[in-house]
Amino acid sequence: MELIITEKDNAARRIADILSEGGASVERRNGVPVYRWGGRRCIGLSGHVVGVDFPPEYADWRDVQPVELVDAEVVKTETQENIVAALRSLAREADSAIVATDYDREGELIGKEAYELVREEADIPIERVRFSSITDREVTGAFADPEELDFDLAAAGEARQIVDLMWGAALTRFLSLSAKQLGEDFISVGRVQSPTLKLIVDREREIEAFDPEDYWELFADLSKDEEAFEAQYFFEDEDGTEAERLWEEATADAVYDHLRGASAATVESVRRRTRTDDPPAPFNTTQYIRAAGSLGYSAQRAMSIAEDLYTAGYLTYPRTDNTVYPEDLDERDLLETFATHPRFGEDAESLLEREDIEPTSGDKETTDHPPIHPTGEFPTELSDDEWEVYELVVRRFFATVADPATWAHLRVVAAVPGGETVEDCRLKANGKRLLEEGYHAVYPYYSTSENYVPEVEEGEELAIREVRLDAKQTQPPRRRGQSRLIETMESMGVGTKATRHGTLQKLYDRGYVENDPPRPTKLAMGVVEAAERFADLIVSEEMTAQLERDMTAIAEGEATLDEVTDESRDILKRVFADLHESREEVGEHLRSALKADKILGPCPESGHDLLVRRSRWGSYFVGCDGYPDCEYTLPLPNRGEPLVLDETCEDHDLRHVKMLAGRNTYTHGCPQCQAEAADEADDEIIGTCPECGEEEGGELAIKTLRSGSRLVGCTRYPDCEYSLPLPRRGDIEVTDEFCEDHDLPELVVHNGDEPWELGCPICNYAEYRARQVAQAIEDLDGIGKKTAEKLAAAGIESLEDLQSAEADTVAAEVQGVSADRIREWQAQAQAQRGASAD
DNA sequence: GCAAGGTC
Repeated sequence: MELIITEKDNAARRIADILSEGGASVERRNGVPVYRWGGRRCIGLSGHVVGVDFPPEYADWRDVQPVELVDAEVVKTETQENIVAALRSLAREADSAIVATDYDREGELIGKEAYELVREEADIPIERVRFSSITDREVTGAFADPEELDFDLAAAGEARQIVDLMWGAALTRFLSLSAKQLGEDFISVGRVQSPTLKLIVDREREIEAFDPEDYWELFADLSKDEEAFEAQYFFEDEDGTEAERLWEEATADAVYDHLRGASAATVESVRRRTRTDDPPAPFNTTQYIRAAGSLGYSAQRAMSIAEDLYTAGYLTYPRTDNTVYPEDLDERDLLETFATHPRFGEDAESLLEREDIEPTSGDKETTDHPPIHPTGEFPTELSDDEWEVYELVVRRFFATVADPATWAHLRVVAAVPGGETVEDCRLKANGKRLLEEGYHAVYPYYSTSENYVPEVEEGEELAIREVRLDAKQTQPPRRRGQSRLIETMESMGVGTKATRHGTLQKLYDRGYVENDPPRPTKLAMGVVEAAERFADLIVSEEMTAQLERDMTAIAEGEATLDEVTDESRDILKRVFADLHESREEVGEHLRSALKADKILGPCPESGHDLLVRRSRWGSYFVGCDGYPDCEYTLPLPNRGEPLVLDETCEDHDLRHVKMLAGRNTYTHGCPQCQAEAADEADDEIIGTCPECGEEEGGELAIKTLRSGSRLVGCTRYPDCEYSLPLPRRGDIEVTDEFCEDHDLPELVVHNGDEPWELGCPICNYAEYRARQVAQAIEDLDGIGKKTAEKLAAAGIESLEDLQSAEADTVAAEVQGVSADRIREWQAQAQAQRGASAD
């Protein structure tokens, strides 16, 4: 038997399909799909199935000096045990093996990892095939002529793993220990995340240091006959370049007065030009993220949608650096496929009218994967977001085979003769008109707005209708958005197509950035400052550049893995020599940065800082830095993670608080205002408590808590804890309509335009719980609405039901669901409930 | 519990 090993299941399936000419069948080993036909088996890994780490005796952060990690052994551990076991068992049955992982450096390393696992089981020949797109011709060609694994290239990847681990782990532990931040709030640094963070921090420094300057610009409405258009005043500055901004108010006023006094300007020059506007290059990951970003998708969301569309078979692999279509791609064929599509047919037909279909190409041609393009398989059921992204990729493909657009540019300069205090004044207008729509007809994502300027001749007089003087200020540089950051990371050579968006997410998760565009926290500023002083390399893009050079040397046989990693160890040891002396200082610096993110303002009782703190039970509250001398506290809502905003309450001089809770993020505002408002609010009684009303006489009332939450609760609280949640916002109206089942008034919430008929609070809460429960079930992998409904019909309506159910019994009752699937969902439900309990 | 890189 011949064993074929690919990097992912998707590739295994498609390669099996090509090589078997559709005759492969699938079986499972340890739950891992294995494709079989004739004397061949094909298994897909899941990227790296082994990872590097330190031996277990280094696991405890307190027991090990961070610097000890520098010389610690680095061992490989199996991270995907079921896949490794499946691979081992196949290897024992195989007579030969072929590594068919991705055609890039990391693919070579993943291939070598598979090679070693196979070698441990069987002494069989192992070859390597390389292809850059999974097409009939490339795959059959590659398998007809197998090559050898490139161990030097794989070693280059291993060197990266070791260097990243020892620098990242040792410095992360050092910073965390120095600031006494252990547990989930550790302080991380790394070769990729830290230069990315510095990029964000540096921009913030520029913004903070920015000193705005006043300047003035002048505009005039000119007209030819009845056609008016806007022109802008300009002049030649000292360097002889064209400038529009005037930095002296007196000069601006003088020009303004002069232009207002003039009734006409004479056309001095007219320049006409035709410009071609070339269609864009094919999508690589970065450019795709950018385009999806302009449709409003975050980088994470864009990648997640593209991955789903890829897995479903509608798009090619979304992680690619390539911007050149492979020779194998027949663009005409693909267009013809789309010609029958109800939505894209017309555009595809129009493109097919071209005699030669010559796709555009970008600067980067790589062997990893083709640029992202539609496969020609038409999707049927997509969500709105998925459809929007799918259409973007289809249209991008269309654009790359479409004609250029052409624009007519018209530049008119008109002059007003000078006066006593003012020199000759010039006004310019730049018109543009789309002559030929070209690719814009099929790719409507770029602006094609025109600017109308009438045809005029030199010497013609134009009336000056209105003159405007705009006082402006120079603006600080703008924060980079996520897609701009990813583009910058790419140009710095930091991270990879598959990791850059994840690195940004990591910065959010670590409390280093907030908001979108990402803005650094004080902690982030502190970490970058500390690193710049004591471990400059870890925040510099140069570390990656050097590592790339070293990896190239290893790949080319000019250096060895040991030489590169040993040199890196020496450098890191020198960094630690400096760090050890400054340990206290670094820790103090980080701790004050951490505190700065949590300060709200002065305590009304003791004048110390009020801080966001966390109780022993994990809930957040506002406490005084003077504790235990001052015990002043204010509550915070119990949902979400608090974020302290810059906005400050005028009454209490406290910064506002925002509660981050994913889609349910909301602004809490000033915690003292909230608490005072609750103290002043009267409870409104609406009925009898269903729990203790009969026996104890408890009543239900609408209450506002000092944390800002509202609820319907028993007046006998805390003796009776019966309560129902109410929305945080809006005025609650108690109507005269009563619920027959519960004898409570129906409630209406007024918030914004549409009143929300909440109804009886008990019924409302029951419905809300039911929806939550249904959602929790649907959130498990691979359960859609329909399956959830089928499960509900079988009596499974909550995660609790699912966990306590007998898998085989349920499988017998619910059509199309295996007991194995149910056991998988039970494991997930366990994990989810565990996570939400934390 | 640390990194970055694969993949889901």
